[in-house]
Amino acid sequence: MKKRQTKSKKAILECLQKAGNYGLRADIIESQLPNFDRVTIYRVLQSFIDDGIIHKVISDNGKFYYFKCLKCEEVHYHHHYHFKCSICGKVECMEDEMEVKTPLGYSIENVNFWITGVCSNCKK
Amino acid sequence: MKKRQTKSKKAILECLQKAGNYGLRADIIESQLPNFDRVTIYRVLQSFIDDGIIHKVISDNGKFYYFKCLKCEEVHYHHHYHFKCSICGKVECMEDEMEVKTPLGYSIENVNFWITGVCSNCKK
DNA sequence: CTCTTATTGTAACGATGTTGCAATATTAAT
DNA sequence: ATTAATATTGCAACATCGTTACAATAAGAG
Repeated sequence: MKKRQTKSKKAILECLQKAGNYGLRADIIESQLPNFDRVTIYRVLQSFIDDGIIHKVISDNGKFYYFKCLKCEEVHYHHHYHFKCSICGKVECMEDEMEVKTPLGYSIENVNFWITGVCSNCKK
Repeated sequence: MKKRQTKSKKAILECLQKAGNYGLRADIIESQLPNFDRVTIYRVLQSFIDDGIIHKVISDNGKFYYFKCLKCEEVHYHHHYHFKCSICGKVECMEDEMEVKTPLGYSIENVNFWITGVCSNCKK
């Protein structure tokens, strides 16, 4: 069960690292790495998630984005959100902490916070 | 282009109203109303959204939930979240306001806030 | 170099949601 | 009540995203 170092893992991780705080969808990674099969990409991404190397977020239109966020080098448990700019289309992992006040008796295991709007680059 | 009153609309709206603050997936509505075609259900739900009668939220596993939230009789623009209990599986529309502080230059158009955890009913 | 087995590619599947089109049903007009 | 216009429906077929099964390949330990 010991993990192995492979070309696909190296290439996919590189893609995500180059994207920085911006997330990538599986199909974007696929188009950037035409040598690797779709299935391989999905499996490698899942193994990264299992290892806690990357994180995955569901977008408001039902597609997953994967992040090797630069700001998240150390594993972080805080409640941050992801921002999709409706103009440039980029999806950014934001470091702002979200304050969540659940009613009495509710406990939180996991969050998925998504915001769509206009980023500062596209705002004129 | 004038909308018509139909049996499917009546039945689907009733389903959602009975669910109260809890959301339903299309496939759940489908199983509750076996007389209507899948496609009809999707189209009716979309027309309700267009009319602003219901709202739709993406879950963290990529499926949409539809709400005719009792607390949202009047259209509301505040940033609320939805809570899925990992024990009972219910998805609840919460009225708590989420405080969002976006960086300078970012503007918000839309939000999708999802929290998974344990609800007060299931907490012992 | 050899062996074990983690990883890959192919193919095929599954779940969710959408589109085209002819048939049906609702509503307004007569 | 009849009729006409057209919104709505059901069927079939498609599209996308992600998963599973299984045989072939390749990483890395000895």
